[in-house]
Amino acid sequence: MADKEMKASRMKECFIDATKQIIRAEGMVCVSARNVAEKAGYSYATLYHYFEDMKDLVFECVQDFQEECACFIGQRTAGTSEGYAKIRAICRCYVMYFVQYPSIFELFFIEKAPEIARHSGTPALIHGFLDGLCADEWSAPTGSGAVSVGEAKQKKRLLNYMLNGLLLMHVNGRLDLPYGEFMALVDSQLDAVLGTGAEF
Amino acid sequence: MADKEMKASRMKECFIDATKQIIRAEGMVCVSARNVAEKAGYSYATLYHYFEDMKDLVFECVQDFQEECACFIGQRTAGTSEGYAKIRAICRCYVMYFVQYPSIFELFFIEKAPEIARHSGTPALIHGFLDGLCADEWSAPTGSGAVSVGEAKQKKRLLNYMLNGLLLMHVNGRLDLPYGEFMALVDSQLDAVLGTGAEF
DNA sequence: TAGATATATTAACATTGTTAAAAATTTGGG
DNA sequence: CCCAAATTTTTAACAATGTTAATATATCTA
Repeated sequence: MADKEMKASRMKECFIDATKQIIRAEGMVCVSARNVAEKAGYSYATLYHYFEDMKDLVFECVQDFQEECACFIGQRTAGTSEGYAKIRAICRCYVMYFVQYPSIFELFFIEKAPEIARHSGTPALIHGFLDGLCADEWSAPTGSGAVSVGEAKQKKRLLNYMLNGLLLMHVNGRLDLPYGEFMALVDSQLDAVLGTGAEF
Repeated sequence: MADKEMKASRMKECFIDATKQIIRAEGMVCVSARNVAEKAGYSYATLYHYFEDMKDLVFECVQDFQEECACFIGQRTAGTSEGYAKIRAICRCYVMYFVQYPSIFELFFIEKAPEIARHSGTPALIHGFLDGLCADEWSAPTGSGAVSVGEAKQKKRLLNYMLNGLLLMHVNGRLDLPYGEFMALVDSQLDAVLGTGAEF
């Protein structure tokens, strides 16, 4: 019966929505079985009928937040012209999103990946997230011969590791800078990888 | 009485040693008050006479591990000639150390910094760790004019964020590569920042 | 409507960090 | 040397965690 599956799926989404709400508003530290279930309006044991365990539930939120982040970036970079400038803009907004929602960065990169999530490909989805966001924009510089395919590949990786490393320091308090100074640091690091833009 | 302080300090070190042993062998996940106290040969409540809380105890291990890491690197880069080559070697060993002891990376960069640790300057100590390890070696390239002071500063930062970002992905399973392939990736990223060495 | 099945809840267990009270030990003074 | 005082250690307890088993409550089928 498809009806059953529909209801089960609706129940799952109910718990997932509650979890997303808690992550956004109170942080990963407040995500507990009892907390989520209460917000969803069910008992904490009911949750275990729809999810293997808490890790399972929590990683189900990743895809939703990725879509939200992509939307956040899309709205803010719609007017930017193609090429390096757009890549810069996307990276900048990528950082801004996680500065605004540090708990979502925590979920993406700091939370331990359980076996179940490893099988479903979630870790790879996360690792390739920034690359995916920029994918379309890299075809322009490589197509025009501004950078070789190999160079582009390396720069993509460098951006991925550098920006997430920077966010890690910021989110976990190893780098205690006010917002403005932090974003200035991000800009200077983007300059170091992509150039100041003057050469294009 | 200095005798009292000596004994208290010896007790603290006893708990710290037990904690370090557990972090190294079993990982951060096994560090608990009862676990540490048992290994130290005391009751779990005794621990609270010498440490504010578990965070306090755990962050006391940072300095010790930093010294150990510096030693690890020193032994493996003693024969390398000065300049960019040495910086590369240091960075490579830095990564190797944390690949060997992922739990120590966890402690340094993934563990949340509590207020008490923030006051004692531990987060800054961690953020500046790689810079400190390479500090002496940067004086050569900047002194000879191979790179400007500003460029050197940017490259230092880029290395710091890029390498720790890479390690974050590796340690948390977002990047599931066997050791050899991971180190090859590290090398290619070091090339991207420092150059292949041919230009010197 | 009665029985079967699916779903939801309560109760329980082991584990966590942390604190208060009780016990043991060490210390200081006569 | 011995008793009181201070200090150090331990036991007991609390609240919160994830997770499971047993129980209750719906819902569906015949």
